[in-house]
Amino acid sequence: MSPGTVKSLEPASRPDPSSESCLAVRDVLTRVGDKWSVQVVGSLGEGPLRFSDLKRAIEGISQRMLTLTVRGLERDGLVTRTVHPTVPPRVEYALTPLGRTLLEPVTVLGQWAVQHRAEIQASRGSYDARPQPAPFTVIGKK
Amino acid sequence: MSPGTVKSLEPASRPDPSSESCLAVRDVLTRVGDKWSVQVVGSLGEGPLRFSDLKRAIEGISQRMLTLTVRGLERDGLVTRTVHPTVPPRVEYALTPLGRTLLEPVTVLGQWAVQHRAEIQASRGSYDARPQPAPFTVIGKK
DNA sequence: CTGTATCCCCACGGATACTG
DNA sequence: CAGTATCCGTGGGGATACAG
Repeated sequence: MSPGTVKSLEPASRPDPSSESCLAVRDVLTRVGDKWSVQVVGSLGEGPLRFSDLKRAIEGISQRMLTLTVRGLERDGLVTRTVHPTVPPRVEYALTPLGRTLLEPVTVLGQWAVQHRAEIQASRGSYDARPQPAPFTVIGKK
Repeated sequence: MSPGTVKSLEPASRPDPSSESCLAVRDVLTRVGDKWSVQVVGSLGEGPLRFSDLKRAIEGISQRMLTLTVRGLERDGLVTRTVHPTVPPRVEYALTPLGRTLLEPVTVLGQWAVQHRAEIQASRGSYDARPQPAPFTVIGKK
């Protein structure tokens, strides 16, 4: 028997209902938490856009990543991809109804972000500014 | 001059108010969109936990990543870290008021996730199951 | 128990060039 | 215009060992 081991102070009184949603959240985050997905969805939130417009709207994204991002979103049923068989090719992307529902949670998150960004940056500042946790900086280790 | 280049069909009639929030969202996502932060916040949402309990609660996280995640959250003012100078050491983590406000947007996202996960998976299924990336399957073609 | 330090792999993502 | 293909650097994150 391992000594000093205390039994659970917390009986399973908390079935942790959030653990289920937590997994779901991670699912969503691995989907939308990448570098570009939210911006794509956000841009499309104002109306359909073709590839190059989307690329221009986001500014900073590479062709490759825009393609990959948009493919992923299409795969998940969040955006549609419509090819107009003209020359030159014209491909329009738009949010699906499902994609549009995503706009709301993202907006909520966005508002939180805007609202608390200052606090966060302030916190970072004071955290970084405070003396090192330096217990014993053994840099001099020869 | 490049030929065939159309000037903006869309005059700057859309100052794109979302671009501001989009950047904010990305900020938040790079903070919370990592692999573990949300789960840590979620776990702490039910009350303070010590390091090992947190580690056990999350199941799958490595010591290293839990430390890093929790440090980041602490730096951003989302959680507090309280060291009880006992032996063995006892460190408790808890959400700050700011951290608690994050719980809401995350919950919204979580509900969206739970609510639409099936649709997404279905979409993925049919996307993956459909024939080839057939480069010549133009919609109306034929 | 609560970290820190190392090594190491590989997925993400940028740059560039080529095709339909 | 809208992609695809290739190369390549960076860094996220796991495993392990060690320290206070």
